[in-house]
Amino acid sequence: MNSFTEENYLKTIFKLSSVKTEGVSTNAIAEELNTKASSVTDMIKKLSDKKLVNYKKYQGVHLTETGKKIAISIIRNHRLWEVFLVEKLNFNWDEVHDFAEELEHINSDKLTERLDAFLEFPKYDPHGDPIPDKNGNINRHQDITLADLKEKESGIIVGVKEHSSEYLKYLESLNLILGTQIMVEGIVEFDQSMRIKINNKNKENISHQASKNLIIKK
Amino acid sequence: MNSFTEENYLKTIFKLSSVKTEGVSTNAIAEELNTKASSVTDMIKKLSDKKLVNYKKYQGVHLTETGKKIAISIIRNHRLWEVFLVEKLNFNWDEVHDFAEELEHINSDKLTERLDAFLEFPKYDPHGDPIPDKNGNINRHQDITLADLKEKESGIIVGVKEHSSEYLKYLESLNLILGTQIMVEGIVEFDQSMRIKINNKNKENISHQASKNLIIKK
DNA sequence: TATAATTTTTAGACTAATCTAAAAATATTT
DNA sequence: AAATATTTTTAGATTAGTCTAAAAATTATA
Repeated sequence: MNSFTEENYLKTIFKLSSVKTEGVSTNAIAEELNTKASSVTDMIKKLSDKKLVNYKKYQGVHLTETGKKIAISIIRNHRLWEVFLVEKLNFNWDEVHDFAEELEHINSDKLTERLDAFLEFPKYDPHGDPIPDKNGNINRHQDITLADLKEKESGIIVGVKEHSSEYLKYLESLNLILGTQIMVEGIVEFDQSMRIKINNKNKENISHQASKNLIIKK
Repeated sequence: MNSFTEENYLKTIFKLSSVKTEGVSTNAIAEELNTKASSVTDMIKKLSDKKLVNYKKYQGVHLTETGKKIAISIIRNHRLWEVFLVEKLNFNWDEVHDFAEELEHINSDKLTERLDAFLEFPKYDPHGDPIPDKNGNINRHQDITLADLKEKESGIIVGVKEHSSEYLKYLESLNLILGTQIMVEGIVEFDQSMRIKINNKNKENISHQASKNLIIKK
């Protein structure tokens, strides 16, 4: 059995691995987990002893197949619990992350499968992130953000890359929820901010910071 | 904020306090938590510093009002999650205790109240234990067990005093679930075992060990 | 009410996870 | 490629929770 902490390291390494294929640096992990690189080195040695990561000094770290399986199963739990909290307990999409961070560590295939069935096998969590299936397969959506669209192009919001409550609340206040249609009216050269038309109705301006975290399907 | 461990101590002290009114002994706590009396002394000092228990050396320990509140809220969580697991995820009553031991430590009044509402404000958990209300009031049922009944007396099963999976499965195999009517056909002097009539139908013999853990309403 | 038995506490050590500060390795710049 | 900057690792310390063994206090017994 792995500790809560070990599981969080695995999850973080998985997340960072999906961005680049090279080994994940201790500094990157430390940053993500709000800890120090020296602590990360210690933990990585432990995970390496347990054969959950491959590690050579100064070379960064990779998950082993076992490590990856564990990470994906935690992510599956996390996203299923988020669906539960939003769909069944009526929480808002900006309120569920922290609860799911705790719930995800209850490790039981039986519990996970029961929850999945109870929720009627959702494919995406409330933020549009795909829920891995029980074999660990993940349907990633293509990584196009609103910031990648050109003038006059349009698309549908299918996810967010940033999960902070502040960002999510802001999006909601502009009605920028999953499924919303967006058309790019114009782009300001100076700061890359955009004027967008939402659901063919109202127009709004949003910053580059905001647009680059909105995942879009053309 | 209190750690997982601190919360388990509070819960255990609460449980042991409800049996007797004197201070709870370190040995009793150690026994219940499968740890050593010396560890308990250490932890009690910590809880005492936090004003969650009153403690004088060698005198046993009492919960303060604050400590009691925390303990009851954990028990409330525990029992609500058990209802969720049985009612919504179709777990059996003997499978849910360990999950609830983890779920109970997610501390959020909002989550608890949402869960309570989702479950339609249950009064009892799947083992018949009363669920404290949000103000911490608990409807204890009277402490009569099947073993207290005399020959020819009868009653209804309203709870169990022992939550082990073995016991619960055994009860289930005899159809001794909550709500079942039992009539005492006879008592064997030698070992206090009982011959009972279940739901006015079949007759069975059960040991004293088994009958003294079945809570009955006459 | 002394003595013995039991319970509880203290002292000192251990493990997991963390930290700071310094050393070592790697990467970047000139 | 030498010098400098950055990253990573090591060394040693810290905290929470636990343990064993011994000391101290309490309770039971004779």
